[in-house]
Amino acid sequence: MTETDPTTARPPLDPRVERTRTVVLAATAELLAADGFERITVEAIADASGVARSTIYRNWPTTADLLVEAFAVLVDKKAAQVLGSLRADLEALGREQAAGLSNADWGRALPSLISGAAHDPELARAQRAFSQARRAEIGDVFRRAAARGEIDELADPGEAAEAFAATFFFRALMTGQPLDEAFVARHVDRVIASVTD
Amino acid sequence: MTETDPTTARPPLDPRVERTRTVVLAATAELLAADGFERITVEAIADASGVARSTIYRNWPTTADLLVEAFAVLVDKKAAQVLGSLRADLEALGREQAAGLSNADWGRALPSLISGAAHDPELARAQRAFSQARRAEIGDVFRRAAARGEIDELADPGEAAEAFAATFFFRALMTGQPLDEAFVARHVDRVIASVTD
DNA sequence: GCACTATGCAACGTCATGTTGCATAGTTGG
DNA sequence: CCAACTATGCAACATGACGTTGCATAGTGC
Repeated sequence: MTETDPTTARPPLDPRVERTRTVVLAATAELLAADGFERITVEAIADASGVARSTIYRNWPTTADLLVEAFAVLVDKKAAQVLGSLRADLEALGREQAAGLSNADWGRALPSLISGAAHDPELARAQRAFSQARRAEIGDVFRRAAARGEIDELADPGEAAEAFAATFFFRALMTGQPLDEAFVARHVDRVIASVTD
Repeated sequence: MTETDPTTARPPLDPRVERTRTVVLAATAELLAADGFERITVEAIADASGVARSTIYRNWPTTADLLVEAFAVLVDKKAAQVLGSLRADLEALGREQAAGLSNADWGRALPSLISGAAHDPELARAQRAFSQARRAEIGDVFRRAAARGEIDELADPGEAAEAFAATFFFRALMTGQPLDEAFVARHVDRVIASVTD
């Protein structure tokens, strides 16, 4: 009863706090994209945001708390695609993924997130939530394709989605090879071949 | 004449330097596996190795230099597999990869390497060399399978290798899902399907 | 208007960095 | 074996970031 949607039902917040949160998170997100987790200093965030260092420490007990929230800010703008054919959907998602990893803010922040997650459970949760959302989206593409009869029902659409997404991350994070349109197309071919055996 | 195999022909080294290098690299590799790049302090290395901090700075101008060398120490033990069938080879490599990412020292050090590579060109080079060696090995498996007539000649064995390896890294680094034998088997199935379309 | 509370500021101790000067111990060549 | 040479250990330093705290100030809500 008193409990409603947790996203809208936050207790009314002191506007000063709200302002601090907004400004600091924006500045942190920006620094995050530019420098990655490790290079960020609380001092830099304080300077960039105009908020005092002590205030930042008061609002986010742990630096990880702040970084997790800031990363979420970078990620949350998203929209699902439904184009019609498996190939078209995958290519759209692949291009988006490739673009995000190469240029977008979250792509530039990702390496630090991975490293941070290795030691900080809080960051690890954020990372998994992030990757899970992406994979769910891709899994749905396979499920819809199966529902349309385009491919056979897959034993595990989630793993197919994983295989699809993994390669983009691998290129971006490990090999540094280009994630251009031609590569996306070739990769889509391979993945489609693996599900239409 | 004076130039022989660069791996054996290093100018005779002061045994003191040699000792320092060995001891420090060993200690660093250990800390690397335990804590990752970021948590490592030169002080900790000095303590663990019994070598003075100043000596470490004298031998490795940049901390990155030291970390790169230490990471190489973790990685260099390797051996290629030739079992006979594409499936057998891939499963062997997959299991090795999975085990390495889950338990081996280099797996535990990898997240930090990725993050470091995002900002340090030196580390980036080390990272690419590392991943390239792995992929070359896997690519050869596909080439041999094609030579045996087991599969058609692939347009790009390297990219097939990439797709194969990527998923293991993705699980280990992004989703945290288990890399057990069953998964390796399923993934091998998928990859084989993608090259025998 | 008054209590309340978040912020800004300044200062503190701590820790790791990277550098330097000097004494000591190990190494190499004659 | 001795005399240069040189790498190491130690101690100290300035720097920068950390996380915390006390206090004055300014904004908020009743």
